[in-house]
Amino acid sequence: MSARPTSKPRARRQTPEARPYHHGDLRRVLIDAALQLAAEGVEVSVREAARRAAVSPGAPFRHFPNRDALMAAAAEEAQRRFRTEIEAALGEAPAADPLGRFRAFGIAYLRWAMRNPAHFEIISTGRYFAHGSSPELTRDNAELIALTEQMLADAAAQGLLRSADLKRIQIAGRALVYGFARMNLDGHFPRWGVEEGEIERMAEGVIDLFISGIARPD
Amino acid sequence: MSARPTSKPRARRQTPEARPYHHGDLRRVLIDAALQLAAEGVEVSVREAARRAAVSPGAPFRHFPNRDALMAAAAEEAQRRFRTEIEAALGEAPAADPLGRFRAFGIAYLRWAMRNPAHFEIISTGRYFAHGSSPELTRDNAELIALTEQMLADAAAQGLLRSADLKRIQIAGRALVYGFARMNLDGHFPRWGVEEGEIERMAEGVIDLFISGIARPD
DNA sequence: TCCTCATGTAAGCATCGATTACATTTGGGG
DNA sequence: CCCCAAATGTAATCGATGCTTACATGAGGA
Repeated sequence: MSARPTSKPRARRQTPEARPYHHGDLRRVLIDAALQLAAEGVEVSVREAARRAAVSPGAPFRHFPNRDALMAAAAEEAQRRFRTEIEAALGEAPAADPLGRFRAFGIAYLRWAMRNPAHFEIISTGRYFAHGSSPELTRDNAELIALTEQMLADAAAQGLLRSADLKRIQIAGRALVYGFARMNLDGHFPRWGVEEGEIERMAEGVIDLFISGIARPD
Repeated sequence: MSARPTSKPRARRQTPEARPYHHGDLRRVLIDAALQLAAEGVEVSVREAARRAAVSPGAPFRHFPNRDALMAAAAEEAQRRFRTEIEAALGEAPAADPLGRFRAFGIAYLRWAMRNPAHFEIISTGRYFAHGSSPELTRDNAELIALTEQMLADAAAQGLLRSADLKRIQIAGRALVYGFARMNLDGHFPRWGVEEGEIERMAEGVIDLFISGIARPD
């Protein structure tokens, strides 16, 4: 079947097990390995990721200029998963109820962070794509931020808020939710007397407290 | 340089500069070096700390069983400084005004975190003394936590709070303040549209927003 | 079929944390 | 006052890591 150079022939597809070279998808394989390592609580090293991909220690550097680039790519992937989850949750929240959407957003955020702590960490650590490292991710992130802005603007337009300083509310809400997620990540909850099984309920409680704090009493 | 003048000036107390062996205060010197490295934004390594102390790479391990122990000690020292600052701020806040104390606490917390980000990080990262590594530090921390509890209990006793769920308020407040500090640490503020010079003011705003949210309207 | 380039390998460098055997300093007891 | 034992620091070394360079190979286009 090598006779047909011009047309699209020959899916000479090898079985995946049979190919020694990853051939371009090593990149993806390495990213998955990095995410898996993180999820296992293991310190992510380039060599270990290579090991999981059954590839030489130098191979990853064909696809990533350095370790941080690999971590950044892993963070991008994690952020993608995070975002799809958020959007799914938001898809079920009626647009007519901006504070309800705000709440749904916060709860989805914390649920994901509680259940994927290692992935949440590499997303948020900021060591990897703090500035403009990944345009796609920067845009992705900006869209999520814009979403929260929109929800607050809608709420304000409906007269649901006690304060008109939307930016302050936005930052406070984000700090609340991020801080809660990081308290979990950084192992603070035991010393604050929050038991393991109590955390997700506390997450909801904290969000509700915040929302009732910014909402205009009717 | 082994020409040792056997009849050394008998001064039991040598000037600190003149002694080749640190003699027990290497420990302190290494801790300071670690804190200084962190403050400079340099990755803290045992070797570099040893280098700053003008001592061999193996010397630190006479004083710390491993790197984490050094970091834990550095974290202890940072926490000590943090705590003195908090207590100073609280010393000026009248006991009769629990919400005012709460506010002063939060503002002192954030001011210190904004101005000593690297030290704040090694305090909070939790990698070092998450569980019971340092009894002293655990107790120290528990006292600060108890302080917030007391302030909220006082506020509740004076009927200043809208909600009776003090634990929820406590965790929310802590998450808010911790999240704000970490947003700064992790470089999130640029993408949330908070300028450098605006951060401390925003910190106050966010705390005031929170307090006005939990306070009973009079 | 052959050639080229992307992909992976092999080997090596520097750094780091950590351990071990050895040297030196110090302070207290004879 | 001296000497010795413990405390402290040194030197050499190990294994792991990030990263680079020189080389091998295999896949797909001409």
